[in-house]
Amino acid sequence: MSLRYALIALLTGRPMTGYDISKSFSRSVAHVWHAPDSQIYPALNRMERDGLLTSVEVPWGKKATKKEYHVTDAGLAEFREWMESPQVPQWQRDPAYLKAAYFDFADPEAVREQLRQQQAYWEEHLAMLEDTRATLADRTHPTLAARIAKLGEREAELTVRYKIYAYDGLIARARTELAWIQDGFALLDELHGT
Amino acid sequence: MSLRYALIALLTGRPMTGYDISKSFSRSVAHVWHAPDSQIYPALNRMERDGLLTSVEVPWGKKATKKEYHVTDAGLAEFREWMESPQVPQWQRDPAYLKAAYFDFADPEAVREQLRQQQAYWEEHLAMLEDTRATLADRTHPTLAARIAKLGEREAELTVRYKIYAYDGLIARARTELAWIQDGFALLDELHGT
DNA sequence: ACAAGCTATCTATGGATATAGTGAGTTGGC
DNA sequence: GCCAACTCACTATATCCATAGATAGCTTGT
Repeated sequence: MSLRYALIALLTGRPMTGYDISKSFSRSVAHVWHAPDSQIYPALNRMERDGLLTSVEVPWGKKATKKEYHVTDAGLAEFREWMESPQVPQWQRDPAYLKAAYFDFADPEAVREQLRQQQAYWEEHLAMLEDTRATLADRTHPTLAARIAKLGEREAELTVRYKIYAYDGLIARARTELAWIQDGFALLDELHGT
Repeated sequence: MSLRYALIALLTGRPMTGYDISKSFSRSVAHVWHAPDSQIYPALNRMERDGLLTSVEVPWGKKATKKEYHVTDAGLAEFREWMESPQVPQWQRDPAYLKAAYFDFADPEAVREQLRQQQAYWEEHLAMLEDTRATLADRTHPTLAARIAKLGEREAELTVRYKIYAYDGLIARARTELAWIQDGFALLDELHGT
């Protein structure tokens, strides 16, 4: 259900086509939410049908057009309502923890190799998060820049600070994962020799 | 796809009916994986069709029977293969972070209230995790006890240590969430007064 | 002039997931 | 003897999500 709100959230920054959104969802916005285009286009259609969005046909080249989606007042109202409604925390369901609980079924070397891969992934992910956080802090992040262009300094400050807050949470999470992976190496060493 | 492996993992401990599994998935095993019974029964049927499990009709009362599922050699082989295959880390998609990035759209008091709710949830969750971790460490956890009953001390030690390792990861994650929520309160105070 | 690659939108398939039911048998307490 | 609570298995519906592929126009470099 959150996809709808992620879409509205993005579109409050500036009107976009499904393609634009899809690209954003593959780049830095993906840290907060991601969906493939095959999910985005039907969702946009349904949301337009539900009156949360309106689309404007924009010429593209000589013959073609593209559909630019705008958030309606109803859409914004529903977004605000969601923002202020209590969040039902959902079950944690991460295959990495499932695997870890059963590491005794796998060869220690295979486990070590997987930990190395997880480590590489999270280190890269962490670097991306920190890069993005920096572009938020200096306001060069393109999506953010477009968003705050029309805002006063006070509003811009709030917007930026909350984005950074979200990223600080993601960064802390990534660091926690990396620390856990480190503990995994230590445990392997202890249980199966170095 | 991980549901299949979660089911095999559980069934390697002892044969169970769909109902047993459903109960386990609602209790402490739920920390590592959870699914409703409406997902479990069809999955078990499909897995039996695929040869990963076999079922034995066990009498229950005078007229009724129940189906007890056992892991086949093929099922165990597929589980081991999964355990040793590289894990594709999936996108993080937590609505809490999506919301946090757009807190400026909500009333500060509503945000504060939500943070309180999140805090309460994670504190309770953390307490449950720590309780469960303790029952793993002293081997009184019923599912674990059934699992290690047939194992030698060396194997039991490995099994227990890896379970504890998984829980330590979940505990660290919960603590990180709580620290982030604390930062949220501090940020609200700074941006909107105490 | 044309191919390669990008922009743009959409469909198909199949499993994952949540919520909400149906229905039959069993067990235990009063 | 009966009712409530529990055990057991399953179905229905609807959305979520990932992977894959279809189609068509546009832009750019050679």
